[in-house]
Amino acid sequence: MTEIRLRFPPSPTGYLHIGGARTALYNWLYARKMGGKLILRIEDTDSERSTEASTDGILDGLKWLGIDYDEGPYFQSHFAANHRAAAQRLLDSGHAYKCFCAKEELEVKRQAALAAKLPFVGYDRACRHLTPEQIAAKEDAGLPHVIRFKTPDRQGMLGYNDMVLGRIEVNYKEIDDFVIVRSDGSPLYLLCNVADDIRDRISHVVRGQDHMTNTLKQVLLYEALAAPLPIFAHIPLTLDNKKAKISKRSHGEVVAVQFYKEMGFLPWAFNNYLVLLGWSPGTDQEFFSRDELISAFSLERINKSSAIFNYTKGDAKFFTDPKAIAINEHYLRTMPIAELAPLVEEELRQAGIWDEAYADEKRSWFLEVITLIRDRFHTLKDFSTAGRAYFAEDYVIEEKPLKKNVAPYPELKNWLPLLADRLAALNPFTAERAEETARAMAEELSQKPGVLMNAMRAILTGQLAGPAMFDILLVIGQETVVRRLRQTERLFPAQ
RNA sequence: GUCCUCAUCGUCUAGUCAGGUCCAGGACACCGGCCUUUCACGCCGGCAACACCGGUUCAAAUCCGGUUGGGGACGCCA
Repeated sequence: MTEIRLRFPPSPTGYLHIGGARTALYNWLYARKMGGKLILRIEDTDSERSTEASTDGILDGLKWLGIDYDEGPYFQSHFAANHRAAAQRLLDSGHAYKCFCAKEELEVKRQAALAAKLPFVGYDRACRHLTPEQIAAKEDAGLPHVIRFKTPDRQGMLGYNDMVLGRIEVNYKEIDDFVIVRSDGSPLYLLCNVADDIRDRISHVVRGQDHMTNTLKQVLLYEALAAPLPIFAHIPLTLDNKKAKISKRSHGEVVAVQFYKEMGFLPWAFNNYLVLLGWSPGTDQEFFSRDELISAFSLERINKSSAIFNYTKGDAKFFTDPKAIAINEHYLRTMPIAELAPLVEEELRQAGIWDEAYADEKRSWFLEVITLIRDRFHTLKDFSTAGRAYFAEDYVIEEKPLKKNVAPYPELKNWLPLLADRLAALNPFTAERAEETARAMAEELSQKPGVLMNAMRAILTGQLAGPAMFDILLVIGQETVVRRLRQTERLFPAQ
C-alpha cells in the first residue's frame, strides 16, 4: 500500500484567507484520518508577487489554527533546477516544443478572439511544426522563446475521476498548448506544481474547484512524465453573499484568518466553522472535538456546490458570518474552564491587565470569574473589554447604562455612597446580606430595588447587563465594591 | 462567447448513488413564550426550501432530457 501524502501549496502573494484555510484544513483532516503525511509547500515561483511577509502570515495562520504538517515548508523556488529538468525531458521526448511567437501579438489575438466571442481562444499552434533548422535559425537570430506543452492529437475525451465531483471529462481539442516555461527560462505553475507533487510523492490532491481546468492539463503532464496520477478532489469554492469570489480587496479583513485571531476567536471553533462550510458528517452533529472530526471526516462527503460565507458588510449585530460567531460562542461557554483559562490569560496579557496572582493565589477566583462571565461573551476579546471591570480599574462606563439606569435618578449621587457605607459594615459580606441591605435601602427610599441594582451594575462593571448583581458583588469583593460605589463622579461628571 | 461544473429553508446543510418510511430533518439567523426586578445563557414553540418544464414509474427532492440561473476556467499568475 502506498503512503497517503497530501500537500497544502499556498502561493505567498497575500494573506491566508478563509478559503485557503479551509483547503488546508481538509487536507490536514484527511492526512490525519488516513495516518498519512501533510506537506507544506510555499509556491513562490512568481518572484514578482511573492513576499516573505506573506509566507510568515500564512505560517502564522496555520499555526494558530493548529494545522500542523509533517514535511516542509518547502519552497518551490529551491527546486527550479528540477523543474527545468522536467521541461527538458518533455522537450526531449517530444511532449513539448519551443514557441517563438511574440507575447504581445498573442495577447492581442487572444483579446480579439475573446471580444469577438470566438469559440476557442487558445494558441494557434503556429510554432508546433517548426523544423529543427527553423528553430535553430530563430535561436541564432536571438529570438526569445517559451516552451509549450504539445497537447496530444487524439480523438475522444480526456478525463479523470474526482473524489468529490465524479468523472470529469473534456474533449482533447479543448486543451490549449499551454506554456510551461517562460521566455526567461523559468518554469510555470502547471509544470512546477506537477513536478513537485511527483517528487513529494503526493497521493491525493485536494484543492479548490477553480483548479479543475488546470487538472485536465496536469493529467497530461503526469502522463508525459510517466508518473502515476494522484487522486484528485476538487472542493467547492467559498463565495460571498452576492455569490462573488471573496477577496481582501472587496471584503476587507473579515476574509483573513488573521482577523479571527485578532478578534479573539477560539482556533478550534473557527476550524469547526470552516469544516462545515462544504462538508457535513451526514448526521446532525455540528460540534466536534479534534479527534471526532478527524474520525468523521471524509472526502466523499464534501459538497459539490459552492458555499457562501454569509458576511454582510456593515451589519450592526454580526461582524462576520453569524454561524461562525455562534459556533465560537458555543465553545466559549461549554469548553472545560481549564482549557479556556490560558486563552483568557493570553487575552488579558495582551490587554495589559493580567495579574500573576491569577495563576497563583487568586487562581480559583480567576476561574470562578471567567465561569461567571463567559455566558454573555462572543469572543475572547470580551474578557478584556466588556469584562474589564473584573480585572482592572480602568474600565469604561458605557453610555447605555448611564442613560438608561443612572441619568433618570440624580439622587444616586447620594444613594450609592450611602449604600457603600452599609455594605462596608457587613461582616461577613455575603450575597444574601448584600441583597437584604440593598432591598431594605430601596424600600426606605421608596424606590424599586431595580433602581439601586441597575445603578450598581453600571458603576461596578460599566455594563448595562451582566451576571446576577449579587454574584458580581462577591467576585468583585467587598473592599472594591465599596470603593467603586463611592466614585459617583464617574456617573455624574462635573458639568 | 467556448469549455467545465453546480442547483433543497435567508445562510450552512441531511435526504439524491441503491425512487415509497419526506405534505422534506437539523443548525445558524429571525419571531414568540418560559426563566430572570438586568441582559444573556438555557428550555419550549413558530416562520421558512426540493429553480422551472417535460419524460420514466403504481410512486420522483431522488432516475432521464431540456430550460433557466449560479460559479469556475479560458495568463510567459498561482
